[in-house]
Amino acid sequence: MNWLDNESTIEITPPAPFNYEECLLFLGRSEQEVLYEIKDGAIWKLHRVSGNLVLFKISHHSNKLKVEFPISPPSQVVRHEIAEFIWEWFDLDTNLKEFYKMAVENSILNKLTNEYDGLRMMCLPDLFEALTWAVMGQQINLTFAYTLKKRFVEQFGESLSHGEQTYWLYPSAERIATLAVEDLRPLQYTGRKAEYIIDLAKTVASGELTKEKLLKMPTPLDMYQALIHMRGVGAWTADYVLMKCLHHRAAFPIADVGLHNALKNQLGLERKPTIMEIKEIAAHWEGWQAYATFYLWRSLYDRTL
DNA sequence: ATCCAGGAACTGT
DNA sequence: ACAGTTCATGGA
Repeated sequence: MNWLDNESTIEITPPAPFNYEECLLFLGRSEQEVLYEIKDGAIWKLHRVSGNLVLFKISHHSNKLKVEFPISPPSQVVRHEIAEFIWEWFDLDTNLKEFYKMAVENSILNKLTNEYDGLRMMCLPDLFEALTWAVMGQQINLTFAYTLKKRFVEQFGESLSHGEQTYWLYPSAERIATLAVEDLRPLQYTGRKAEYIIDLAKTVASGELTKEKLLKMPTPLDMYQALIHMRGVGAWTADYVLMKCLHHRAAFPIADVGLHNALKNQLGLERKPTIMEIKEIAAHWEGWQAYATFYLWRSLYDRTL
């Protein structure tokens, strides 16, 4: 991690290629997002660090991320944890150059990597958030998924107000573990989704399933199997979590509808490609399936701008 | 209205 | 193993 600690602020130097505007565009894709606020090119976000709520503000100057703490001067521990969080959030450990090198040989990816040059995968470092956000999004459109998330966060999450704005923390697994299905039904969760989310909360809160345990497993396949063992977590959700939380570059949610639509567009097809066709296409993406998918998702967003 | 959405479990064969 | 059905509601 390449960062500079200036005591009241910190400065992070993302490795090239890095394009802040592209990342910001992805973060701003939903008007209903409640887990951060984007204002004048800066990102405001609340985060929990060893029990305390910390508001931080990220802005971009001369290819560095400047992080400020608008409410109170942070301790050294807080500064370090926030730096680590941002490093992981923007996926700065990935060597994007290697992905781009591979993409040159590939007509679809070459176009996308040129178009979105410097876009990093925006991750979900918190396992409980990654899992439950994926479950919320199952089989519904993204707009409604964001509606479900907003209600969930605003009903069960902690918040902190500063000026005109209220900043929200994603609800903890411990809090959600205390709920019953009837608590989520009024927010228009299906009975099934409510069960999955509460069960996942119990499993995560008890320590039975943790990010640390998953990352210690010998192979990504072990992580995958541990994930799909959970009720409500199928292949798609497991791959989504592997890709956005566990940083597995070869994770590939091959059945994803968004991926299918993006490929249909990129290839100029009349219909969506079949799974077999996608396997043939993706054979050239070996080791970078997660980034290929993320860039294809990004291409969908162009059409709604 | 009608179709489908960043799926997964359940049921029947 | 595999295919069909159910869940459940909002967006376009």
